[in-house]
Amino acid sequence: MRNNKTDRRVLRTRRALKDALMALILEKGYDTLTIEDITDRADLGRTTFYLHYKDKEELLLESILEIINDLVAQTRASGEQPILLTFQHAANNADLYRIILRGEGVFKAMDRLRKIVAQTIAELLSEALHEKSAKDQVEVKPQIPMDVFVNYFAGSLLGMLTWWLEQGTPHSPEEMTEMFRLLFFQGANEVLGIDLV
Amino acid sequence: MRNNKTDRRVLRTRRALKDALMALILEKGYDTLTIEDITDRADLGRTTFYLHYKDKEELLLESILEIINDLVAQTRASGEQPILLTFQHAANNADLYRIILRGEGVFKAMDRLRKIVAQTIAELLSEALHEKSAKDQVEVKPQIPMDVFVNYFAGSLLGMLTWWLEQGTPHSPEEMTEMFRLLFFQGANEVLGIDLV
DNA sequence: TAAATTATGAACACGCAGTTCAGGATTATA
DNA sequence: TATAATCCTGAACTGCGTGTTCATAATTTA
Repeated sequence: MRNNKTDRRVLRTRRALKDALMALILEKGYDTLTIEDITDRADLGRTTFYLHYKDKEELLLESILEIINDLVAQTRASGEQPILLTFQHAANNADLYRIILRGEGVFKAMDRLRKIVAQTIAELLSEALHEKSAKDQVEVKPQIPMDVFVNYFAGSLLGMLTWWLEQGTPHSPEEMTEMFRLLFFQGANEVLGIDLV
Repeated sequence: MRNNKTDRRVLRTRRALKDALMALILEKGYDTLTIEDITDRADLGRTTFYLHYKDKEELLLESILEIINDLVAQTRASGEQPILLTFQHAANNADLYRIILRGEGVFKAMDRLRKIVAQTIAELLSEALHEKSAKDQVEVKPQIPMDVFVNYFAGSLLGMLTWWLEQGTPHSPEEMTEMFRLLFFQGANEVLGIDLV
């Protein structure tokens, strides 16, 4: 009895398929890609594909999760500046991020991403509010529901990321982080210098 | 010589196809839909479809543009409360909006939408800044580039819309507008009651 | 009513998905 | 290093949807 996922052939095959998929997506996009395109590029028989994945999307999803897990690990490790890390990570994997954020093929990926971000922020925020309440001896009460807030954050951040990548990363990750920080925390009125509302 | 688009049969056929598409999307989703599904529902021959549209996406795009144009027209007509109008319009066409914002099928639709919103805001903002400058006899200088700002706005608004629709519109359009207004203009620090940054 | 245009349905070629299966290749392990 | 387990391969097959052609019927405009 051996483990399904430790056989060298299996590892090699899956890596080859993921690499082939990524390379081909950057060359021709995702939608028109066929299974045979992928297996040809990976130098594998078409049948082999189905021994590992149900379809194209399952392969893409696994590839995406690999990248996201990498970001999450980095964030946990360095502990600081998660927003900056995100912009940097996106810059380093710009092509893949474009695919994810555009939702090409697997539109669910964007959803997942937003959920992950929202969830993460919810935890951080919960701590921050707790500390503040303990410190001031007064319960801090946000003016809007928590779930609205965290999803607004996730949407705004991912939206800004998407736009930035589509434009070809016109500003540095540091600049983007600073601008996002200003807009999100200080608000548009402060940033603009006029009170629109 | 007659006009291609005024023949009653043409108008009827296209309307039937659009209606069938919308109905079917709400029933079974977009991706797995076949041309024959659509023409069957519309009581038309499959061949007829190709007399009018290149493929499924072209039909969807025309359908989407119909809705967006409606919103733009309403906004122009009423002149006030564009954000509220947007939330209301989305609520009234929730199913379709979900499709658009998820980017199901035509991911470009989300891009277009963001560009339209960004463009609109850019114009409004330009006026507002001008007025303010003239009034104060001082040039108002935003702290960040205009294009970053307007796209941040568009991304945030559409992100919040998307989330709201996915959740099944848990709050009223008015509430959503107010929360968005608070978050966007006043900023997260003000809303939360603590200074995170 | 006549001419122009559009809708129809059968038929066809094509490409891709997904599966089966027998045989060869590679791997882990005893 | 022998061997049993596992994986890869390629040919073959079914099924489905796409997109096109064409002769004919139906509808519309003028």
